[in-house]
Amino acid sequence: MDIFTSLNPAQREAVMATEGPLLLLAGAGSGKTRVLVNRIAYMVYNGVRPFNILAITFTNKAAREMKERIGKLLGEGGDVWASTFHSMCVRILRRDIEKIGYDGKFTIYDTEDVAKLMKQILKERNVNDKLLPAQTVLGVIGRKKDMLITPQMYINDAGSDFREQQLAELYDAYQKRLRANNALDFDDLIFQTVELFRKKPEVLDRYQNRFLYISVDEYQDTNYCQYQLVKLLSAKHGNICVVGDDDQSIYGWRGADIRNILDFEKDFPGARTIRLEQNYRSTSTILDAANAVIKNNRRRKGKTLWTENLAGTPIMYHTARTDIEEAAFVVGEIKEKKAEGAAYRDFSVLYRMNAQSRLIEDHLVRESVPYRVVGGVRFYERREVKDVLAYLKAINNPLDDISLRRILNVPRRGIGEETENRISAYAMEMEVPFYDAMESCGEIGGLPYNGKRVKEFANLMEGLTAYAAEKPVAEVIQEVLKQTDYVNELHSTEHDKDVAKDRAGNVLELLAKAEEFEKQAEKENTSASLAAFLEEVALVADIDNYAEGHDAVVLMTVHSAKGLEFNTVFLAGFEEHVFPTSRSIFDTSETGLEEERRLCYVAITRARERLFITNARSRRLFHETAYNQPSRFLKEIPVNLVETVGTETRNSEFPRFSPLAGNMRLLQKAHTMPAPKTGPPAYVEGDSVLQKKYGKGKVLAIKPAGADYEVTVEFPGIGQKKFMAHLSNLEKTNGDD
DNA sequence: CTAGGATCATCAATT
DNA sequence: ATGATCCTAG
Repeated sequence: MDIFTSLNPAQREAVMATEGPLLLLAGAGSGKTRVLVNRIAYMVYNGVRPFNILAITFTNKAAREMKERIGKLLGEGGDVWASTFHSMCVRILRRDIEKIGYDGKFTIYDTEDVAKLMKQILKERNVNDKLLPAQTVLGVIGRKKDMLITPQMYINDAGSDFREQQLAELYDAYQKRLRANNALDFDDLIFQTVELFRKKPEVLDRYQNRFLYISVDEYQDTNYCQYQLVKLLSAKHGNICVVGDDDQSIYGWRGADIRNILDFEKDFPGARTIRLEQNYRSTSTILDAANAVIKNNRRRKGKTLWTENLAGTPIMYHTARTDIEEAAFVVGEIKEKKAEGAAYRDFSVLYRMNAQSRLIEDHLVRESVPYRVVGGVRFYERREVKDVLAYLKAINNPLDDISLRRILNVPRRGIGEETENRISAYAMEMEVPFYDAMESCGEIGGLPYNGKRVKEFANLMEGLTAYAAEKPVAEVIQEVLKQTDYVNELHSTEHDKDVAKDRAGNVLELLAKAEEFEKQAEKENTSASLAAFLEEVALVADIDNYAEGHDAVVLMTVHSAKGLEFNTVFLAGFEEHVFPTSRSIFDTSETGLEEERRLCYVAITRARERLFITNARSRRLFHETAYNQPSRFLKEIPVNLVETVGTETRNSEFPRFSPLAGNMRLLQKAHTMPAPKTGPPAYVEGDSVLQKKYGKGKVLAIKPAGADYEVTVEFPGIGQKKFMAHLSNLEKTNGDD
């Protein structure tokens, strides 16, 4: 079989080790996807039915690609079940979740839905959301779910600690509400699947008998709950292959447990471990840099990637004066290389946070460089898209209060907060769903026009629901738009015409996606139901739609870039407090910083041939100008691999870029600046001042800036920060302690 | 009661 | 840029 000819010995060994537990430690660029694909092809070649193979991937995109590649190798393979944890669990739950008390048409709540639900709960229980923000509670609940801790278990564990008790009760209330709404959050998808398997062994049995060979990619990013799921599924036959790289574990903050990979051999007795340490992707320069950085982490299995590739060009390091000039440098380099014959698609710009993309986008636009941004505000999270989706969700699942209440007054139909509160109170008192309360709103006192508008809304929903029962998704959307006149409302309520156009465009795009979905479903002979559409929509990641085909520069966070590679990578904002983030720096334990370092390792290893690292001496960060030191990780890269470019001379060239768009923006900004409320600040140079975020600092300089004053303050242990006097509420204090 | 405007605080990474 | 909150005018 030709699959062997191009594999190295370790890869070949991994391909043939199909029986029993296998830990595949695959370094960046070591050809692990190829091994996984070939391994599955090898099984099928040896008589395993594709139907019996499960491949869990990290993104839908990876799943799709895996299927394609298996198909190419075998001419079949369509029956291999390749999907993400979340998609897989939804499929399992749709079929059997009623066995544990949900309805099969459950709704999936996204982050925003869930935040709204929690805010409602806090309000109802009179919990001060300043002291206990919804996000905090949800974070705690998420971690409990990752650990497979139920509300009841948490209540029992809470002991006498008031805060713990309160959190446990909120978790309980939250979970009950989800159930009443027939909704699951993202964590529930996995959690409830494990619950289902534990409570209904016959269901587990069915899947154990079906999935005789299981592989899990990006195993270092699984959490405890996912680990248990995998363990349950493979318990009978033990043919479980996990692939990962502990050095690329970057999702600790969302519950990924690095122990899963560190302890695999313990958890799955008899496991074999195979290491893939030869890198085929990057130049030795890039690889040496990555190795040098990651070896500073204490908590790792330890491995060193090597390559036969040539050294290539040095890593280019550039410090710009400002973040604006940094962006100009990046775009300038891209244009230069493009002129020398490179394609735009050869370049990616990676950054630590989405907010950094703005400046770079501005410059790309200005210089007419085609680009794509992955991540940021996602399509399905836009307000107008979510509004339309809320109609669909409410139609699909009338118990979904969150969606129903979202559209109760969207578009405006004269149903305000007070009315909503009264219906909600009635619903709670009578212990009926919100929808039912709406229908019997005649019995609720105090509603304007005796609840006429509410009644009308209920009728609208009823009509739409009946319509949806017999029409395909796209037509339902059209009907919703028609009946609500949503697009016109958009134009009349939105003042900014461009924004309104944009939003209307997004609504149409949603419609187009629905049509596409129907076509796809017909082709693949899968369900085109409303529920299926909503499910797809809930689980797509932005990266899933990233097609390499377009010739465009691609911008994304380092997190999104995991698993991808580019000829040339720009790593922008390589500064303390940005990368690594402030939070990780101030974290007393090393874990946060080690995760940042792994993230840095991921970033570096995305590059095949060229790596640019850039930073800026000053940067607008949130609402201040920050003066950050270069990232500490820079010092960990051996100097002989790095060439510093253009730091001074280039700066003088920067103002030359075509000025119009940018200056217009600056002008507009300047005009919208509010006039200062006061004269000179109440402190002078040398005074001690208090700033609410950074605490006490010393004023180094005060200088006039337009109508206001720019104040430079030195904070011990943090560094210098600049503020606009009237915006910053700096308070003069005495200089003690 | 509701709509609409103004003001203010907030802001990592994602399925 | 967005949401929460407060105010004013119908």
